[in-house]
Amino acid sequence: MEEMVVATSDEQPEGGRGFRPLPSNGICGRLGDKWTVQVLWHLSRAGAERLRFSALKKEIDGITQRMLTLALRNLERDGLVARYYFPEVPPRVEYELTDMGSGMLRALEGINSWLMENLSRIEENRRVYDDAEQR
Amino acid sequence: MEEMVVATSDEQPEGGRGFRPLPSNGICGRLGDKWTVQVLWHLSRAGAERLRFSALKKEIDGITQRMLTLALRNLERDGLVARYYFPEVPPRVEYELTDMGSGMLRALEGINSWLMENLSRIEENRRVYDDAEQR
DNA sequence: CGGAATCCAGTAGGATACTG
DNA sequence: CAGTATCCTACTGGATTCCG
Repeated sequence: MEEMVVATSDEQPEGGRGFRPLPSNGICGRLGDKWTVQVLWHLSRAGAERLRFSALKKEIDGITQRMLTLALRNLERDGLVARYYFPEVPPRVEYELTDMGSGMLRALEGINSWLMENLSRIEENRRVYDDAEQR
Repeated sequence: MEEMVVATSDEQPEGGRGFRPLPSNGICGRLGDKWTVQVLWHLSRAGAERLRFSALKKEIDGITQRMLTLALRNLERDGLVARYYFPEVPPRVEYELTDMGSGMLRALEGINSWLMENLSRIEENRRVYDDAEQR
């Protein structure tokens, strides 16, 4: 993350053999980083309910304050997450998915379930490959 | 890339509100890197036809020899791409998608088309966000 | 509480040169 | 041709400290 530029949509249509264009660099850049999707997911799990920064931090295992802040900022910038700031003392900030955000999450269903089904096979392939060429 | 470890499937089911588990870190790690998906896509465009290393390099704009090699090795290790080596002089190496590889590519359709539809809106959001808070 | 600012290590990935 | 092998740099992301 850290001031990512990302997501240039390269590739033009130019008729493949039944295949569509394709997203370029790392699917979309933002989707490739370590925390973004997890943040989106935890927000979606909350449903209509907004989540506070600290709640998110507690739920997302292993994330640091810094990384959560960066992930949220980027998502807010993209319009995938909405941020509500309440200037109280102590301050309170709540986050929720935008429609666009939950739309993106739904669009991830396909690759998500594919991964759930195939991860163990991939890991097996890696094991085989790794000790095949030993050295 | 460069000896990525990746793809630990964190997150357990634990009934959400209509949402499924979710892939962890950067979707799958491999999907998050810069070239992997592009390599898969160009291979799929070739259909049944295998592609040589140099053909891939020519088609994928901007990729270096090193990065193409790394991407292909990782994909081969995962079982997403098959490598055929012909010990001739000069050597010839051909690559093709495995069934698993094209399965993954199909699974990417959802997020792919979502991105095609929404990228411009995201970019617009970024522009707005960026010069809103000036500085 | 919810960050912002620093500092710092590891690594992705580009450029270039060499080789079987 | 299809890679290795180096070198090098920028960026990711963790830890820690400070602030309104």
